[in-house]
Amino acid sequence: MESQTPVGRKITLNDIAAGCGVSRATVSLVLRGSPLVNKVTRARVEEELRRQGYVYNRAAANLRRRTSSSVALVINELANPFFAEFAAGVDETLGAAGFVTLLGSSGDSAEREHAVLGSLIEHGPGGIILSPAEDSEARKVLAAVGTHTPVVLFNRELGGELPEYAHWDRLMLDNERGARQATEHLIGQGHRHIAFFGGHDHASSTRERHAGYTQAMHAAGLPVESHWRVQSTPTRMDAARAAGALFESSGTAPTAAVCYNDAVALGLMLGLHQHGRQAGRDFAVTGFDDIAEAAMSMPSLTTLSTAPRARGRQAADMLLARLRDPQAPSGTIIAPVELVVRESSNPLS
Amino acid sequence: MESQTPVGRKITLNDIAAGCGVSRATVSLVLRGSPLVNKVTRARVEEELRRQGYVYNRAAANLRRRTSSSVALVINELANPFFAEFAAGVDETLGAAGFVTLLGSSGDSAEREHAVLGSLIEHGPGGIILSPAEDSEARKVLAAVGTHTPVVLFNRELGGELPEYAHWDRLMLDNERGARQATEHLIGQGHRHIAFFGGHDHASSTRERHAGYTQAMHAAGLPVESHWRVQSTPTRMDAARAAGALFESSGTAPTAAVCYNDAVALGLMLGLHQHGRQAGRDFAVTGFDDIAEAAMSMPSLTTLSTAPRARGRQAADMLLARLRDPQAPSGTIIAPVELVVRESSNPLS
DNA sequence: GCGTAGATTTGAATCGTTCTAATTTCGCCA
DNA sequence: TGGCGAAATTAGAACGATTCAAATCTACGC
Repeated sequence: MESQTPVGRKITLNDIAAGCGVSRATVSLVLRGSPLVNKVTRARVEEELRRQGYVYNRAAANLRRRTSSSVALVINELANPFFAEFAAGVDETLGAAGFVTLLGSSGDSAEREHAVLGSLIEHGPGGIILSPAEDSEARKVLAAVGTHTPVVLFNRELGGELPEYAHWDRLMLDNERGARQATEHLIGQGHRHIAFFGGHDHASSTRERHAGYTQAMHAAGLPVESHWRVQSTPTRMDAARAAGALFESSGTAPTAAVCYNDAVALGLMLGLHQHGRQAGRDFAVTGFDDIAEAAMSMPSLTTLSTAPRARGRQAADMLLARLRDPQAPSGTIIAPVELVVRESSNPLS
Repeated sequence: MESQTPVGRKITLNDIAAGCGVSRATVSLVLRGSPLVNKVTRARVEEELRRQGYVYNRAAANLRRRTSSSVALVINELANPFFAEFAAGVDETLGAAGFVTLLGSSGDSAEREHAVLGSLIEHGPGGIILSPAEDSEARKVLAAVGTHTPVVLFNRELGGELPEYAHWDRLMLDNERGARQATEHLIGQGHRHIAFFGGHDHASSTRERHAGYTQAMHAAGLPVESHWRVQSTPTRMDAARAAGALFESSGTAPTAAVCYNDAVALGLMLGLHQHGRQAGRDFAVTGFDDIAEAAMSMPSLTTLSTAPRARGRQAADMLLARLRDPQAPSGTIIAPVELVVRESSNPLS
């Protein structure tokens, strides 16, 4: 019969030490599996640990050892499946390495991001994985996190210059190449009037995707009309609302659109209905991200697979590597993306 | 010109104290905005804090004060939008209250849940919000978290008995009522042969939803055939796979199905195609959860809205209340759910 | 019985805060 | 000038672990 008391003070090393007549130091050695301690003492201590229901206080240990066992993860918005998958991947890898994930969401606002970083940094994470808000600036982020905590940037660049002494790692998507591939695919389907839909041009990821689109259009000798660039918040709702802008101008109406991401593409497909068009039949659409829903929508969405969960694991691996060797030169990884052709990118009819 | 050194040791209270000729205690008082300290001293200290780029070490403070500024959140799987929304709600409320969220996923495995809880508890969270894995048992969870950390259970009950001294709070969904409403709605649409599809009967939420379905069927005097109960893992893929079981028996084929949740419902809609049926036309389907995708699918999904983000906020509020008053009697809240009728629950044709 | 190498164990300092109790400073009045 | 209460400041012991140097304990050979 175990005598685990249902209520009372928290058990510390002292309690265990007292409970089996050894010193605190010995118990500490046992906890960390040191070979220094005698077999029989070890057994006695381990029994006592169990008996009293001891739980390790990692915060105290981290304080003394000046280490950390946590990593902060700051993303835009958990409800976005792209980030949810990313977060799942990060947590998976960090957890396996014995780290715990501190969560924070910026809601894509630089101001909230600053506040969240400020709060997280006080908990002393060993590092930070940050997917910056659209209008986030290097200088302000640096002020919030200081120069002692390594950072891995994901998905977007920061605005402004980062001082040379802050060598942060980067994990970016090959936005330009991806958007170029999508555009080339649509051109291959016979489309000539192709729009670039959604996102805001002040975000680096949007600019890169837009650049890829422009390159493909130019390379094919196709014109780009100005009303074929419609900006929107990268959400489904706002994209559906903005769809009309593609057809309101007096210029040539597009027959296809390269969208900033899947959320926007799904929103556009919805919005098309209200303008007498149907994606996959008389209008072609591509997305970006390949969220789970892309394969399931009607029509299913042609998009660029970014494997966000794998990216999450990768970001975590980069941070772990940096923690192992803080002096290593910082690096940038550009993750390839892959075109997944589905029903929404029908040939020009 | 600020002299924030780009690299070096971490700044502590001692550095600040030395830097402006006061004691460590005074600096501590300034930090916490105590009225005890003189205006001019305060100003001097604040200037020094800024100058040296001090960052508060909350772990050290928590150690001394025997408090915590974090809460552990353990869910099934972040990639499930229902849990992602829930997590977003939790984090939102906790963040506003100055707590940080420690993330953990169990992947719906009791074993992993145990390991994750064990790791999280060592970081000393003030409380735990747990959405148990399907086969999670009260005794094992208690052993992992101990009796010192308050717990809020969400969504599912634990297996086995919880000792009376562990008074944990609960936030559950009104599963029974919701499933009953869905079933009644289908009956109102003229359906007589209605299946209950997906989930595993050993999970409390599944049993409750199944009970609601049974009640409605009995109340309407309708028979329930045994092959109308098809179990599956609560994922889209497995549901699609399991769809065939509804039609393989020699008994009467159902014309409608109440599904365990939206993921399963979407999977079933997919699987129906392979058996020559189409949801919303010749087969009616209802889900549970009202994830964002439910409104967007084709056909859009009739389901029970659980407002997972609001539930997240609510769970966090419950935990915060418990932290404020650890002695308060523990409570169970059953959150109402609301039937949202869309296209998938067509009348019997 | 003694010295000693090796195996174990331990005392005390330390990490960066908070907090209590005590001390110092100051304004003001007799 | 001295005294006194209020205001401001501080010394030093915690919190729960780790760590290093030093102490103790064994066993063994001579």
